[in-house]
Amino acid sequence: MIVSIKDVAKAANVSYSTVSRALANSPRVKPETRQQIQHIAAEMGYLPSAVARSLVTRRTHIIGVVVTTITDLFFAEVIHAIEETALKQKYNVILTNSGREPERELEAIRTLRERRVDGIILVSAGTSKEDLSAVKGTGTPTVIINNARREHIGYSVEVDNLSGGLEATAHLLSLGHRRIAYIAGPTREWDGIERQSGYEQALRAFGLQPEPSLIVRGGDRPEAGMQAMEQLLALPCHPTAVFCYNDLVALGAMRAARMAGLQVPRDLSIVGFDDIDLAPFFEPALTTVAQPKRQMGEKAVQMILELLAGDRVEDCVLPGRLIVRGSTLPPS
Amino acid sequence: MIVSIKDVAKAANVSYSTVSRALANSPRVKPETRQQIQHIAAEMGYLPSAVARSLVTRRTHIIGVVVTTITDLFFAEVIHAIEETALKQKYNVILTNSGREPERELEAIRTLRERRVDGIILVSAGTSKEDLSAVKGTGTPTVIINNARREHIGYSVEVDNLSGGLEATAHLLSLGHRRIAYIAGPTREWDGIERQSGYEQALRAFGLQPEPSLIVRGGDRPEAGMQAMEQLLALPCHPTAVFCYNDLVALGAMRAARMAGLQVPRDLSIVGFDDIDLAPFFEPALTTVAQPKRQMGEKAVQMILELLAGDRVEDCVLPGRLIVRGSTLPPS
DNA sequence: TTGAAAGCGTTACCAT
DNA sequence: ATGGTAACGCTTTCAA
Repeated sequence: MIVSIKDVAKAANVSYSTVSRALANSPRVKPETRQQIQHIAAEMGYLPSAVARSLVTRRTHIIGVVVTTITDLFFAEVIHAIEETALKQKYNVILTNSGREPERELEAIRTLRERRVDGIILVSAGTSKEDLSAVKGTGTPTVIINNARREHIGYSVEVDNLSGGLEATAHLLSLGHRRIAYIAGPTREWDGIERQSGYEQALRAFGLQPEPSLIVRGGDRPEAGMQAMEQLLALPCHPTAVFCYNDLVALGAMRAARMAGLQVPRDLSIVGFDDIDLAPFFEPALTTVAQPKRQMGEKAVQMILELLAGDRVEDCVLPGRLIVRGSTLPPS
Repeated sequence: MIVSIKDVAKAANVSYSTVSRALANSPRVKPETRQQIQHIAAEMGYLPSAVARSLVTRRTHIIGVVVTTITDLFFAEVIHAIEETALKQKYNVILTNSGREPERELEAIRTLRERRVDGIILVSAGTSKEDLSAVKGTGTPTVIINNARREHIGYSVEVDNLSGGLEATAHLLSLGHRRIAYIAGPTREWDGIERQSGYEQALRAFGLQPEPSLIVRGGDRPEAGMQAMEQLLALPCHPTAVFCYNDLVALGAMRAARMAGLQVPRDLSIVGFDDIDLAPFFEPALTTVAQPKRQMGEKAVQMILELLAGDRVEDCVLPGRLIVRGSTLPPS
């Protein structure tokens, strides 16, 4: 059914090593024969088997990507960048969702290693201790995007979460807000913790004490943002501005505020984080800290490739950028 | 560096065929030896090479997915479902973005075939003639999700676009709207054409003639929706309701309407298509036709598996479901 | 119950 | 410039 290199060899009346060379455009074959072989191969619909090739070259040209969920636009956009830059280098991507469950994450890594992927990119991994040791010293180049902890293995690409949180909060302060809340991310996410640190630092730098009641537990989805917002609005003296773990949470927070009869930004300013593609289309358009998603994906792939080439590679912290849109205003 | 089956055999003092059997839990090996071998293998950190295995079994346990972009939540959600159900069957997914460019789509299919994937899922493919012949008769089970044309090869899973468009429009009609516009999708997308047919049928069934000026060219992103909406609002007598190709376009349309000083839904009703996860959080929450995304992904994988098993498989049209939320109201 | 060996479809080395 | 052959790491007969 499927035509192999031997079939082509037979049809072309040459040895199959010659076919291999001809198809690889090796100079070690007479141009004339090469042409003919390529012609015949094309005619027969021959497609070289990447799996056989991988077995002998010990390179699969596959990058494994583990992500909590692709259903969050931020991740989708990062993965899009990964896939595109990988493709440019003739690499394909195996995508696995872990649903933020450490076991599934481990299982995914294991599977990827069985598949002998050339490199692994962990997008915002759970990074539990176990994960780390699961990849450590396996020889498979591994890069973590966001959420790497200090004890991380391997290499990491991150946005500067702390500065991002700081800038976001400073923006609200400069508008005149004083009661500024923070809606946190999933409990164990390191990136959120850093954003919160930035938030607190900004307050302190301004001579304000972070107030525990204004820091509420959130999550990474709009539903969590709504809940958190309701909690904040139940406060005797509620905040005039809220900085959220990410754009989706901010979206939920805005909805809850509206449902409580508040108008954003007139009665309440909101700042998000990520700058997903839809952020400008929220109502109001969301002020947020943009992550360089495209760059992050590119950089991660590039690091894998460099690691594969045996180059020295350094961790990489990319700057975020505050984008002021319609969801923030001075307090009224 | 990497430990192979032979290393394990050596360490366990058995032939490597025995190791292979032991690891596969074959009954043809003494339980005792099996235990020991498994223990040793685990200790040595042995991970069987999926590529070597694929070469001999002629099965990669990989499903290739080609999608225009993962950056659209609808696709992301479908792919999420694909990945999850594939994983349950021990399949992995290679993801490739085609950017809606036919050549890239072809190239992607070619690469997937070189990789000897067990099946291919085309999510909303460009489905140009060339694409079709590229997959036709290759023996690789192929399923198209949405947007398959009549002349399609292989098998397809679709939502009932026509009924969806019909329901959406009927809903607006029943609210009392008479001037209802349609913002179309990318020109060559078959699914959009069907939705438009549904729209027109609904109008006709109501005794109304579809009016060309109310059917405008759109796209699949908010930006396109904005532009289309601006065009509609420039009309001497603009519509009181708009049915949009998808939710993202609807989002853009809402924004344009607001910028023109209109209030949705008071001055203008909007209906989308897809029901992406964020639709309930738009402002106002979007009335839309829900596609059974999870089911579509599951079904596609299931079809591939059945095809692989040699079963007979039939095309599958799933019903959409109108979800009325806050973006539609009777005309004022 | 175990071992030996063929074979999967390539690449790469060594001859010729 | 071309052919022969080993090797990649497995699974699967066929023998013992």
